[in-house]
Amino acid sequence: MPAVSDCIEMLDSETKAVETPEDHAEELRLWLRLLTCTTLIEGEVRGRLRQRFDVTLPRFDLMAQLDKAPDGMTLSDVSKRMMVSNGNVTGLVERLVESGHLDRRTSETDRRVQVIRLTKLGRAEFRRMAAEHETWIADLFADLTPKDVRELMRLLAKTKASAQKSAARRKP
Amino acid sequence: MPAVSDCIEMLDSETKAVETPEDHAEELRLWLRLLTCTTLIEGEVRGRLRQRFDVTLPRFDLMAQLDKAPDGMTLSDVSKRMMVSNGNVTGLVERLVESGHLDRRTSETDRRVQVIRLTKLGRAEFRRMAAEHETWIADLFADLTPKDVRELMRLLAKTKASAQKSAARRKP
DNA sequence: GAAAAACATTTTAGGCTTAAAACAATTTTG
DNA sequence: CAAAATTGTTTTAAGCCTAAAATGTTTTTC
Repeated sequence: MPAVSDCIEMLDSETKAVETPEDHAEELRLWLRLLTCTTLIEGEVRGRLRQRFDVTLPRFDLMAQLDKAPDGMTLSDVSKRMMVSNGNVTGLVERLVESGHLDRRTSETDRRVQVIRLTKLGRAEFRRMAAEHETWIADLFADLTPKDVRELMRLLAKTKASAQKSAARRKP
Repeated sequence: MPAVSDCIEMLDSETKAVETPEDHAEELRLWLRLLTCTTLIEGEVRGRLRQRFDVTLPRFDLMAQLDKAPDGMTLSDVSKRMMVSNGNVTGLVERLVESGHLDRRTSETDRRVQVIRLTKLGRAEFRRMAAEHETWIADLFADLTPKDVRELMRLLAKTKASAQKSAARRKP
């Protein structure tokens, strides 16, 4: 709630809130801090992936999705999971097929659908990278106690739900 | 610490840890959740900025930095604050100067340095956007209690410090 | 069953982003 | 003071990313 001194001009003749310029500075600061953390970690991971394996982060992320789906995924699935645009996935897949990491085929039952899978090479390379990647993440979060981790997980779950609700409010 | 059952093969003849494939699945899950939250909110803000003001998020972010610095900033300053590459800022500034939102001049005392400022137009437009932007953020975080916000701030501060330490360990 | 709607993907146009190399100016060092 | 190192910016080459329009396919609806 705004401080009294900030509310003087928001009282009209009927003593009801009119235009309430509420203070949301805390939420804004929280958002900036969240963004800073993510950018920091993402940049670090990106650099290490490039240096150690000469691979980009988006390529790694896409392979991570496919590693969890032995039977393959459609491009739409990947697009939703990665929260990126369809066109983005098209290009990413193109390059990964080209380099021999992915296999792409048209679905038997629905000729609109493209199913992609990791190739043997793709899976092997991903597993090798993922093992090291996990140690980087552990190191980046090293100063958090197990309790911190649990608490962050809980609060971020709540944040995600809140944001999804807000996003849904806008586009029904 | 790994569960006993996971440690059988890590004990050598001298009962000392050899290769300890420790379990960091929790940290990994935390990182993915952090990334999901940020991507979700960032996408939402990006879309609203475009729809309401026909402006991109990077442009908005750059203007936000300059709004806090009435005396202007150098490109390097901006690059560090925004945690993006130098070349990125060059292009961004070019377009914002072109559209009349920024003023760019070479420093009097050091001819390497470019100082940029918001123009009157740039400041006015930014303030107008920022006011609305703040309400979006408030809405996206609406389900968090003030206590949640405080707690998240604390844990993210700890996360940031941890990640910075880890990053510094790599490049001394 | 033909028209309309929905769906999956690709294409397009433009902007963002990075790492690395190049360039220019200043500061440090022998 | 001149050579070397550092600093601030731009350029380059390649890839990432988005929104919107276009294309081809399947499902729904009348």
